[in-house]
Amino acid sequence: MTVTETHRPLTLLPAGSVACMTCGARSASVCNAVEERDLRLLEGAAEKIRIAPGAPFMVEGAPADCFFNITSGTARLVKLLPDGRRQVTGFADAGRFLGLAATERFGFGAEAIDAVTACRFSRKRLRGLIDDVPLLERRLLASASSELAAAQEQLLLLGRKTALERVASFLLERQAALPVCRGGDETVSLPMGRGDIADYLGLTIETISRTLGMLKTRGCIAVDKASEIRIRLPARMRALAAGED
Amino acid sequence: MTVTETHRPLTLLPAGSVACMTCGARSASVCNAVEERDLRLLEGAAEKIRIAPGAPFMVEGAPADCFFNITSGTARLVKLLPDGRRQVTGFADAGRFLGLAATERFGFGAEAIDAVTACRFSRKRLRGLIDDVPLLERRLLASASSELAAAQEQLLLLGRKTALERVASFLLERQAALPVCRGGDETVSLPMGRGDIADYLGLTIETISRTLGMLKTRGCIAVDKASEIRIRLPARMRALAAGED
DNA sequence: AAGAGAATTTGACATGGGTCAAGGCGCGAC
DNA sequence: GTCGCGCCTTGACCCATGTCAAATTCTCTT
Repeated sequence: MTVTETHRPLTLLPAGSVACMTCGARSASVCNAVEERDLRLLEGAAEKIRIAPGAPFMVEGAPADCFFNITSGTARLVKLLPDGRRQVTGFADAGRFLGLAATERFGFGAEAIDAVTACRFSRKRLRGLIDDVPLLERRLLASASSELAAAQEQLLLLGRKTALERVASFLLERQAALPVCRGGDETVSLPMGRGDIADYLGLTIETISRTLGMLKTRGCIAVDKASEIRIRLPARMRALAAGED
Repeated sequence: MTVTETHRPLTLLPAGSVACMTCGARSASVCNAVEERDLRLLEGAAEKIRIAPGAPFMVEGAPADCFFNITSGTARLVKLLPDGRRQVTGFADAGRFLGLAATERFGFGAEAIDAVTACRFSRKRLRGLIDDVPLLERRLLASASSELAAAQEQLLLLGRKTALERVASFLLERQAALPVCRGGDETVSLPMGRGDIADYLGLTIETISRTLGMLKTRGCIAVDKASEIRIRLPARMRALAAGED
């Protein structure tokens, strides 16, 4: 069975395909720290890559020799236990910067959920870029701070919320994550499968399914397709997510 | 009932009591980014405070107008749900920098466990300090990165580990947290109560107690006092913490 | 050293969510 | 169109951990 060029798990797109000037993810990303006149610096430091659905592009424990900036699609960030138990520590959408590691090795892995495109920087080139553009470091710090706040919110969810509260929190988070796209503002698109959601919320596939069923029964949501849910009673959902009944 | 000067929950120590040059926490903290000749800058920006055991000094949701650097003692970092359920997101020992907030408000609260001393900086003064000492920003980024990695490790713990695995992980983490002090290297000191441990590990007080009892029965640990535990079989504990049986 | 109060431990029982096992259904291949 | 496979849903039962209650042991005060 041959693997064609377009189906390889990870494709390096041709040099020159990095076009920061027209990049839709720029305004949402740390790249926004680079002024328009310096964008050529950024383009010179990046390689554009395409990752096939399901393919990993960062491996937990591997040497942290590069960084990624997602430009389209959604990735899952994963940590594993030796026996295979899995925790999804987050989902990374367009604009998300990945790979800042405190140590020499990645603390988590990353895998494409749908088709993902990203800019890849070598550790060395990013360092050079930071020296040229000091504002970049400030942006990275701001980005790390907000990721930290999100992680702490997730600690509260995993440590103290019930299954119903977790699922409600998740749907609202997803709604807030993606700026209004097609389908109206109450529609939440879920590119990840139930297994990913379960591993993100510290539950099982079955509990996710049952809990969504209960939210549907209560009229809080409508499940159009498995991957597309509408929030019908946002206020009710916010109360549920906060554990207020 | 009068509150004497020394028993007030939060005491501002006299100006001039900030002595970075001799601060035992400096080498472990972001302050280490400041060279000796610039330490006066740092001293000028800081106020030294003392917090009584149990007293809060950062309130979740309050305006994030200052920052803290713990110089001695241990604090717990807490997040609350409206109905009172509590998640301890971490413990902060000497050297830990607190208060970097992505937003205008603190994302978590902080309370002294034992007697805590700390340096307090106003948001504005820290900003000035960062402008004077660029290396400080790099240190803050490094500090945020390692906190993020720790938070993700805790997500794995809360989402996927059993009670036994959580308690074993916690004891090893505490052992690694505090550099060897009195009592030999296998002794773990636990200034926090069982309730704090439970809220950190997403369990109940009773489960903590029972699990410690089981570790004791198995010969993995010795419980000298409730607040002092010796790890007798470190290899066994590491295996347990990783879920390897 | 004794006493009081708080923290911890221990025990009996309850339950939320996990596990195991069938179905159902949506979507792409042919 | 319909076939087949993977994902999702639903159901029955079980267990790890929570809840409630009491006994025990620390620790601080007097």
